[in-house]
Amino acid sequence: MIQKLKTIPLFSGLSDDHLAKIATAASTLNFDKGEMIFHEGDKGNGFYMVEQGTVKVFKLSFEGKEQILHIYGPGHTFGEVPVFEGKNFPASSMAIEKSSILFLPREKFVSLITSTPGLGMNLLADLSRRLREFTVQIENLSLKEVPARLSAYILTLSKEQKNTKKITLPISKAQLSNLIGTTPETVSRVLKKMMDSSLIEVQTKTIIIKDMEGLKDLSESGII
Amino acid sequence: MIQKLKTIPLFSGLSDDHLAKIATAASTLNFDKGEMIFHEGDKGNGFYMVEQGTVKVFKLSFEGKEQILHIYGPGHTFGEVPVFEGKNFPASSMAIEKSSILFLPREKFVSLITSTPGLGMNLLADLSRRLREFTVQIENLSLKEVPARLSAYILTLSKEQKNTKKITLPISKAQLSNLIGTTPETVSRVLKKMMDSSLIEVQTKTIIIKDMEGLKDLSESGII
DNA sequence: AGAACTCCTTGACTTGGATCAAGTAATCTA
DNA sequence: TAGATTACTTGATCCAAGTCAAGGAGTTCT
Repeated sequence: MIQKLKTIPLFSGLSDDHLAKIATAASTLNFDKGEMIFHEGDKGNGFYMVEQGTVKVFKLSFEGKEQILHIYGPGHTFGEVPVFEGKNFPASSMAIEKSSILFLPREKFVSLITSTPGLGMNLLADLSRRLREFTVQIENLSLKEVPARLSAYILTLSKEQKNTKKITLPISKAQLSNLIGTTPETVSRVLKKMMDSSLIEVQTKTIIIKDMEGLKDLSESGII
Repeated sequence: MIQKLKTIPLFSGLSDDHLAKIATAASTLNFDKGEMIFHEGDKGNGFYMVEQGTVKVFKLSFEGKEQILHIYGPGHTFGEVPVFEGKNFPASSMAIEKSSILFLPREKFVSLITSTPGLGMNLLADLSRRLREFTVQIENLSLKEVPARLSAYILTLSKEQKNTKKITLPISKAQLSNLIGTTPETVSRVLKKMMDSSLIEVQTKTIIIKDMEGLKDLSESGII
């Protein structure tokens, strides 16, 4: 368990002694594809970390439409907000494939922070990074149209997948449409337009970037 | 100066000794209406606190359209993200009226956190609260239409102004439209519809809520 | 007070993207 | 591997809200 924790940026710089404390407090939970991890409004008694699999954090509208806030893979923590703010989860979470999740209970963790300044700084950096990500998401939703959002997402994937031009979509196109705030129909149509303009090639779950510059222009200007 | 700092939630629970350290490090800056406090992409060497006046934090699109992320009045801190993440400001900030702002340089502050666990916890709570606010803003932009967003904003104002039914708009309607992600024309039209449905009355900068329940329904369902 | 702003409203028009509907491709399951 | 289920695509239609344009109300300045 300690070996697992060591690989996580949040716990970098912590002594084996501290990691052992975290390890004894943590428990492993298993979720099948489609199972809920927590619901918006639930009381948060701790936070989570993806060990294996993929989870989404999302909001549902009155009519049942979904907006995904984050998609997290192995090593990422989520659900911290209620731990520090002492309220409920601001969004819901579901496993989008069979996943194994570590649960870290609130109480043990809070005492650990006060006794481990480095951990507090790591957490501040982590929450700050997430605030920055949200500003980008708000910018995308409010100031960009769908073609710009979609190309920005493809470019993000390219960076994440070590700057390759051959990208594998980590989620279904339906999930992708909920992530960038649109519908599957629109994603389909816009991808087609991007193929017509020779910006990309699409084969099921694979996207090949044919014109990186053009894609960057599109992600800023929105003009296809 | 120490008396000022004491009134700020972020510094609650700190000793006079610690507050004195913060006070000596801080400097006061004055901004006229419309003056920039920082630009997106600037290196952040510290963070800010509103002493008097009002500021906005916002993003601009390629075409110059504005999305406001926050509006802050006296006692609120802003611009922390680069302090903990060690990068640049993810958005810009401008005084929207004549303002006096406290600047707290990064270096002195970081050392203070490691030696003052309570401050670290206060900061974690503060950033968590802001993450929650962003999830609401993303929900509004993506899942709600303008009438729902506008009524939600009016209800938020009512809560902030001690649950009164007579509300004073703290910002111009043009700024309001940039906050809820629409245009002045649409704000004008939607307010009119809300008056026609006897939900509110509007007189220049004053809004009187006539039907609180109806307004709550509208903020959820979007149906006017 | 009157001029010159800025801010707000109203009307006419346009459009991006949602919705509805029907078909096709991919994936899962027995 | 056939059949069933789920995921995606394509076309036709509709609508919320943006844009453009012109006029009206408030503010500010001299």
